[in-house]
Amino acid sequence: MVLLAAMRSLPRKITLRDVAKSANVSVAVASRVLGNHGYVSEEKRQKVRIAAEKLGYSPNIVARSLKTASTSCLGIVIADITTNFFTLLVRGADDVGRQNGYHLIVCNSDEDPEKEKVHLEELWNRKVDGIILCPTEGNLHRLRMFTRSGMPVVLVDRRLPQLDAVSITVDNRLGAFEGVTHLLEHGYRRVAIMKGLPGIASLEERFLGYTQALKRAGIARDPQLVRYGELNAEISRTRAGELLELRNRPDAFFISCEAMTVGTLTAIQERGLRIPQDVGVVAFDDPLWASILRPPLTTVRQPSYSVGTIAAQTLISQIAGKTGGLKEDITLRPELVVRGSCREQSPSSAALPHGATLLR
Amino acid sequence: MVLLAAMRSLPRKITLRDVAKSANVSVAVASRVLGNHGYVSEEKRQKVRIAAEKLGYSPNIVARSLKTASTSCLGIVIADITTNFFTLLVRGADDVGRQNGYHLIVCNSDEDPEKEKVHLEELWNRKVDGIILCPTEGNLHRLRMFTRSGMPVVLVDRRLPQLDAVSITVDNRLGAFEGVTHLLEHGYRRVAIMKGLPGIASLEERFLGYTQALKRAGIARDPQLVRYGELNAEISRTRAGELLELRNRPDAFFISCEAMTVGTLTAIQERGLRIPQDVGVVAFDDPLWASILRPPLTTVRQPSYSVGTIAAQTLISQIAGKTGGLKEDITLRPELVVRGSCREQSPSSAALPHGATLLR
DNA sequence: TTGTAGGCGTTATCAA
DNA sequence: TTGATAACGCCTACAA
Repeated sequence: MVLLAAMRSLPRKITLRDVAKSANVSVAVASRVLGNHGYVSEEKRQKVRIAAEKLGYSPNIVARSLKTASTSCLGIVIADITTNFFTLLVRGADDVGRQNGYHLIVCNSDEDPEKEKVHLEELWNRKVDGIILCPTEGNLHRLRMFTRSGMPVVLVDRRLPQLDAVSITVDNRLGAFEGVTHLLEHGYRRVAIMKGLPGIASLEERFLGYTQALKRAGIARDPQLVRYGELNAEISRTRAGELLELRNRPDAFFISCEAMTVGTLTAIQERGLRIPQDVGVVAFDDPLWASILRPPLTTVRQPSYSVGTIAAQTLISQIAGKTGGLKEDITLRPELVVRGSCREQSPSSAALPHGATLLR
Repeated sequence: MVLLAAMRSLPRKITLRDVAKSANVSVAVASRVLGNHGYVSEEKRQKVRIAAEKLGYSPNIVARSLKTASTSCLGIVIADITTNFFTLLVRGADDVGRQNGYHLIVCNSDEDPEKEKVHLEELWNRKVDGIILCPTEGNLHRLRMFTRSGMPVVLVDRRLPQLDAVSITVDNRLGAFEGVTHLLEHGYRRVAIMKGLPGIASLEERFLGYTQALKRAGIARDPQLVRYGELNAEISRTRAGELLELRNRPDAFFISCEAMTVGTLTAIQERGLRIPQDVGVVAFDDPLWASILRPPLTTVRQPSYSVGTIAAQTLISQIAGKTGGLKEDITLRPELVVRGSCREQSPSSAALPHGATLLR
């Protein structure tokens, strides 16, 4: 039985040649009508269509790609598809890619330059038409080769000033600045930051925003209050816990990315601390579930889906050569979503320097 | 300037022919050493290696694919990359795919058979080596053609009995049965179910588990208590709200998939109802944040990542022809994660028929 | 308007 | 061991 099944010969693949033969025309004609370009008489056009239909012809994209040197595939390499931010970004890129006839090959770098390197090479060898990349900082040289060789690359989430490629980013500094300022305006004074990993540009920018907000409020930054949650719930929980065990513990947390939110909140809950009375919280990234926490979480929302769509649009027009040679970075504005994780009133209310409001 | 940049001629691509020429050997030899198979003298082997290195040669995978009729690409078509379940599934599939030299092309069907059809056709034309599919029920005919033509297909999350393809699924019926039974054992009697969409096999199985649990407990099913949240937070909120406005309102919710959890909980919170005192909740799918809700959410956890890895493994060995012609479906066991969204004690404790415990 | 033929870059067959 | 050479399936001059 098994053997029989295995031996059943597979239907041979139908090629353009078959269609042409069946329609009594040359492959050139068949190619022209199926790709509809060039002159073909109505009569033959019909014949070819019918033959193709009858035989169930469908074009072999691999062969076409080889000939035309264009695969209509886009590569997208991100840190980790598993995180909300990238998931939405990928969906955005896929939606506009697909609308334009492109398929997406998704690669996870896990923030590891080695993996990124491998992915980049493979995408190159696969001759994708372009690449959307959330870059580590480890492959500048290779990326320069790429752009120089005419491989369109657009960066997302992080800029790479040393590279001649456009980037679609969110104003991380501003988002963090607004978030931390919000905490300060509500009377919190010892604001800790869960910082993620060192060396990731977007996170460094958020740290900068944190620093600037403190500075503008005339508050000295305490180095003890900076911790690396490593983008991981368990480690964040530990680090946040350490913070809370400090003799002079923080009265607020600025969490600089979603991966650390659950861990940080867990640490707070474990110690029976109340939000917002005992500790205030603002988190970067605005997951759907932020609103059902008690209290609901105040967040900085990023337009991740839009980053994806815009990146794809940019990339595609670059592929089509429509850029006119100009490259223009795009920075999207994050949005502070005020919910309930900061107390209403500043207890010691005369807080900020006169006239201080949010930067526009 | 701009023009200058555009005119800078791109470096010509290095082909095998170039390497061969530079090493003074034939392309055949070059191909053999670079693909390392076949006999080549050590001397020429060196020469080729050096030449390849010097020129920065890398193989054109498109050409190779055309020749070998194998793209080392896998297609994966799921409902929506944006949902946690599929995100983890894709990551699992990608991890093992990549380990075996495959790339993943990700497609979102949004549960729409039309989109699914298009994706399937495109993947076919692209000559992917195999497909992982979370199927709607609308493309049986086409899928039969696929499997008959020798395109390896493995199904995930949902079985398709009418199709000759192996499936990797979770025991949805059992998961729901355990979840609902948990509610019943804790004294809840009017258990509503948020059902998602009709016609999705996995959700129908969960509904079956719900039904069976009620039946075994000797509780009549009230059709009023079944609502379609349509896998969407806003609609779920409305539907759950309707349920809570019923004269004879439910005292518990079984939420049959993550997309409806936030909406349902929102509806409960909006009415000032307390969990677990006023209403008990068990939700299918166990997101990371379930544990930081107050009270923490009792859930049914699915091994989504494993579904992905196993699917990829199965698919790959099928591609390698290692199946021996046998196909064996795999069903993974979901796990009830008891936290705090059901009350501790049954208020009216003599509840279940004697000897009733969970099915093994 | 049509058909012939060459080539995209590899792999693989088959003589030498 | 090696090297021509013929595919793989498609597109596209170019010639008719």
